[in-house]
Amino acid sequence: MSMNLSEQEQQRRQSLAELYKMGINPYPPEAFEVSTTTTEILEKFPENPEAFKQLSIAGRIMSRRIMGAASFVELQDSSGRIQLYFKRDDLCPGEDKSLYNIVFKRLLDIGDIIGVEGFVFTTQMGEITIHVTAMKVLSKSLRPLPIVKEKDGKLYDAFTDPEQRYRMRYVDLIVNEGIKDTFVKRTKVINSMRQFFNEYGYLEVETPILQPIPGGAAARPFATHHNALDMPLYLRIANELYLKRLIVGGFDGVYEFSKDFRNEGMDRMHNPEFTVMEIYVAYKDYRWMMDFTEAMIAHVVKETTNKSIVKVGNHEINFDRPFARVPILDAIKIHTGFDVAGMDEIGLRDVCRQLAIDVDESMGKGKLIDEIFGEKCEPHYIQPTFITDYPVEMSPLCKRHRNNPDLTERFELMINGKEIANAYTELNDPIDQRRRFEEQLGLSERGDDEAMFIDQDFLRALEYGMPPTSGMGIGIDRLVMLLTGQTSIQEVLFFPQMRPEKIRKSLEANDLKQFNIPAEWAALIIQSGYQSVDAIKEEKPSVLIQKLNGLRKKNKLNMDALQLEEVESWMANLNK
RNA sequence: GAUUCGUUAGCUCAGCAGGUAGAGCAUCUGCCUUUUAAGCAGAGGGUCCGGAGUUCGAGCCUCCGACGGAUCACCA
Repeated sequence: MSMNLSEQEQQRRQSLAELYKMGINPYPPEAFEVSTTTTEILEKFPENPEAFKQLSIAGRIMSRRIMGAASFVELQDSSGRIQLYFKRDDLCPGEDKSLYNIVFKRLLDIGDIIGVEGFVFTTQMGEITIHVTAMKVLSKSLRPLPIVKEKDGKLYDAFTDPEQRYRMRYVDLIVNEGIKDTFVKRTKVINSMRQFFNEYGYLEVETPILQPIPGGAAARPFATHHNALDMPLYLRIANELYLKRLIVGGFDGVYEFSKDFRNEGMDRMHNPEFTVMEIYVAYKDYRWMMDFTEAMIAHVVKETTNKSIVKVGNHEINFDRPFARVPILDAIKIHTGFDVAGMDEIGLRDVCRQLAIDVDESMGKGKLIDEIFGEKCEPHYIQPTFITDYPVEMSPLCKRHRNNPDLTERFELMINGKEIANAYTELNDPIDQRRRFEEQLGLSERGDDEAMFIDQDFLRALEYGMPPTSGMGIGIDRLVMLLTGQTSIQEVLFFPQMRPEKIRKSLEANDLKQFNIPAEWAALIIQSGYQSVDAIKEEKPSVLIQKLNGLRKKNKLNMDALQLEEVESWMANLNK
């Protein structure tokens, strides 16, 4: 047995071996029939106790309270927890009490998965409990689980370290209540949105993740390489340009829930891969899309929370329609007092200076206005609000505003001070589109490394003619954060991106065998912390002797003390 | 990327002027037949994140590094 295992892990492996010795397979292959769930019992037993005279149920042992010949266990299944009552003579009616005394009391641990049969009763303390009449080991757990205890709503020894929670989400899901709920809700959000679109008859589609030109957004892509074609490919940063090609191809409405990838910073709002829903509908404009988005959001909120008001932090957000609608330039006027309509770049820089907003040379008009809005206005929009009519420089894929060529027909939906959705009346004029791409190229030359590439095939598609179309994109992760009250994106992703875990390569007794170091000393060498053969080589023989003989004494090992000649012969072998 | 805080037992955390490493839970042994963060008695368990330095002596001080949290920047 490796010395690298903790004492508790060793004990569990020992128990595992004893189970095998008793003829019990701790990992049985056959299915275990389950007749009910913990929550079903808790919900239905009070009014219908007759239904639970004979049941079978399976789950993980989360706590044990053993009192001689009787014990209580908390069993957790996918739906919740219930208490089990074990009574030695009921579990083992015959002479042989080993199932209780040995298997249950000695060889099982918190974290093990068992299946039981029994009947439901209520304890003197008033807790609904299963009186167990039969038990089967379904899976032995070899690692101790963090024990989270709770009394009067207060948690003790909670498993809270975010690093461990995200790296070992399975443990997080087991021991922390409410984690599952967040993810169940996430799926509900997606399902209800899909249902909404399908009722309109729009088609769910799939478009490439590996793209030769990463288009549709301004962001740094992940680059990869296709060997057979010997060409670079990029992971998509958006799926907009592909969905619009499908509108050109004649679909009335297409949508996709897509994983997008952006090679940018990571923090509690950003993960390198994230989920976006984009939808494009032919013969519509952004005004229609605003109504549609409003209805869709209201539907999703109602389906997932059963309410129209959601509490987020200190705010109560009301999703009743209609949402407020504010043109961006009005928003800036309201919150800064500056009327930036028609202002040139120099004027805008001056406004930024007066508002103490940091700007740099690479920023054009669009970006400057965006900075002002983001800095001074965005945080004010707690209740769902459509911000509309963005400057043309900010929106290279968006059609110019029907009343003002400096603006575009674009809206963003702000909720809780953050952007949740973004939509356009799509630009379908291929000549204008080409010119806008070229302007982006100009920005790129000024140093904006997020300006868009020119996708010639997309332009070709537009040249064949795209019907007037409105499109909308919505950040699913952020919407889920909003609806689950989470403040970091890592809480709504099962496996958020993390730096790779450092795996310490440890020395094994086998590595030392070849140098004629006896196994019992090899074990002590490992115990004393040497991590490589080289580390031993560099040690002074006298120091090594001291350490090993010290451990021999400490562990009260019955073996002869190590002699210098012996260590020197090891050293000689090591240095061969 | 910057600043800052953190990393000690399986989990949550304490530790000091720099002097043999602690608690609760978990684990093990014993007692206990309806308990409730069960209880009582006892025991074991640590590369104090890694490396270098200062020192008679480092969990603690200095330097370098790893990883994580928070804030900011970047990211429409």
